[in-house]
Amino acid sequence: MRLAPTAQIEDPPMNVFAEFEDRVKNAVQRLVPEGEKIDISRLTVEPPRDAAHGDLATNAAMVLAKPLAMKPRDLAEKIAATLQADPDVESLAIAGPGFINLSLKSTFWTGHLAALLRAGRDYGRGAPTGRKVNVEYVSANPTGPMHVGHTRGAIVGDVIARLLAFAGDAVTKEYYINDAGEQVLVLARSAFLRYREALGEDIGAIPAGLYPGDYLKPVGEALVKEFGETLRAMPEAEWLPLVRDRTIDAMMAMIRADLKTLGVEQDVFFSERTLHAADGGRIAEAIADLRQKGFVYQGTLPPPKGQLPEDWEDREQTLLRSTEVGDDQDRPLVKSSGAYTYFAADVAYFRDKFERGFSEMIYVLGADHGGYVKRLEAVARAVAGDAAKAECVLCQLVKLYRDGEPVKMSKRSGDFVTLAEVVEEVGRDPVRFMMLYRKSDAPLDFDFRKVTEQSKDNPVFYVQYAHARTAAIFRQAREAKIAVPDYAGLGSEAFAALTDVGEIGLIRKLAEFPRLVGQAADAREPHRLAFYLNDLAAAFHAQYNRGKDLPQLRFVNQAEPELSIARLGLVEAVATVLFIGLDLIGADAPDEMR
RNA sequence: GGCCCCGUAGCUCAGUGGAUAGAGCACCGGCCUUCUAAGCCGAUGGUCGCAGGUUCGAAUCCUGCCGGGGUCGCCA
Repeated sequence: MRLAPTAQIEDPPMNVFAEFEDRVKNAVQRLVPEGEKIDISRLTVEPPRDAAHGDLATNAAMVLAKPLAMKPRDLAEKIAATLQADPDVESLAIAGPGFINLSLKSTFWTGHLAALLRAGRDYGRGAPTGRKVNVEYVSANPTGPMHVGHTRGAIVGDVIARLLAFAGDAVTKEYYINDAGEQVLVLARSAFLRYREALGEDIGAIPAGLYPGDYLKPVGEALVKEFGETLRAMPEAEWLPLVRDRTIDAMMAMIRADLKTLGVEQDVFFSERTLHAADGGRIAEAIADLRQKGFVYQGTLPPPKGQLPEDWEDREQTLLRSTEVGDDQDRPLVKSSGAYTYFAADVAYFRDKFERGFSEMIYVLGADHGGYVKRLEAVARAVAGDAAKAECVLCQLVKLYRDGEPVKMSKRSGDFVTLAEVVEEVGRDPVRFMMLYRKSDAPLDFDFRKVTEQSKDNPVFYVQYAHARTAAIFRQAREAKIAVPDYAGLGSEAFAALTDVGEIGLIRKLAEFPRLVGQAADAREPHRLAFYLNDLAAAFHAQYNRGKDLPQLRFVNQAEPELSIARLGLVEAVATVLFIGLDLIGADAPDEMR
């Protein structure tokens, strides 16, 4: 019986750097005396910065020289002797202080290209890790529409979640609704005013301290529709909870709609109020649990440094001994009034996530919440010990510009730019891509004009255009009557004609993708993906442009269908990786630019 | 004052212990009547804020300082 082509070919591993790291480690193990253990954790295999240094470089000899009591270059010689025999190694050199530089046979690269095409849109996907990870992001207070300040965190969190899922983690995307406490009561009173307005009352100016935004008008009208005039006759204590619930629901519906236009859809919307329900049962449980572990005590906190609040009073409260687990101050759990603090709910919330089986809780926060990082990490240690950890990703602020001029925003008057307005003006893809085109730690300038500019200076356009160009090349192949095969079924030999340095260079760039995605996921740094895509697009555009001066390098060459088919395989591979990358970012990979 | 983030080319920024520190923009030079529209190619440009330390090796890790930003609560 004939085997299908795909079954005859053993899949090379998709991450060539991880694969060669294993091979180098094996080579090293032969040099370790029987019974001895050597720390090889610092051994790496990386793409060399300078292409002249070959395809792969390893620091093995330098890292292990000391534990093996040898000179780096001597050790390199020995390791090299083993690697020399590797069937994929073309040549090898020892350079500088002891690097081993490997050049791989072109058949290795064409084989890798075949494997990439076989993997298709799973290229770079990690095997299941068994880890359950919770990514909490946005978590904006449900008191109004999302404004542009929330956008960055929403996208960063969303793409971290996508990256982790792609890397093999079981990911839950979560939103914590701050629907307990004073703010939502203020919101309810604001909505009640709009209710009276909808009943025909002249409410005049919205009093200071209440939310003035027009977005509460429909809520007021909906209250009229549901309750008629009955609320007006009730005492506040009766209408307040009714109005609060309706208003929060309306706000959350609005927020979810806003997020959806951005392409953000979270799995779990967790209500803070459920923690307070039944007389704070969940919070009480969490505190009792921590009390049993010895983390809870009655005491007083030192007054805050800097300017002392005028109403500062030194009172005894129930405190969490978070300093024991890395915080720089103990934190109050119960106010002197007997009510639970917001922090106490945080503790119960973390415990809830822990009980749901997550081992890593990632919080994507705005930079103004930097002060929460230590206490959240401390909560994790107090509640879960080593069994789970909290990890915070901080996003710096976004400044808006239009043609280089700052866009003025006044929070007080409610005159802010909303998320919906930004998406409407520039589109989902440019917003998502540009919010990632800076590492989260760094402030970001967002210029309305620049992000929609159709030029190579705009990375969104540049990357999407690269994908559109791959589609254009295939359209051209069809016109040239070149029969494009199913690339998923081909082996290394189908691509043997790819020998140009630019072509092999493109394959090497593509081969970095699995490693890059893994690193971006591990470091929780989605911006790396955006930068990689820009690099890949640049390499692809450059090879395309070389065909202008050197027609023999063009991807489609009617006179040479065999060669064209090999090159179109490379184009297909570029399209695949661009697609996967754009998809992880949450942007489309268009077949044409309009 | 304590804590957190940032400081890299003229500008905006990449570079999570490796080799001669990179990209885009700007500037300069060349190309672009035909060929693959939203241009292409190349050159110049550096005290990686400063000073110590760790080590075979530091923009990267540690300490101190300088400069910029954020933050500090029985709030939520």
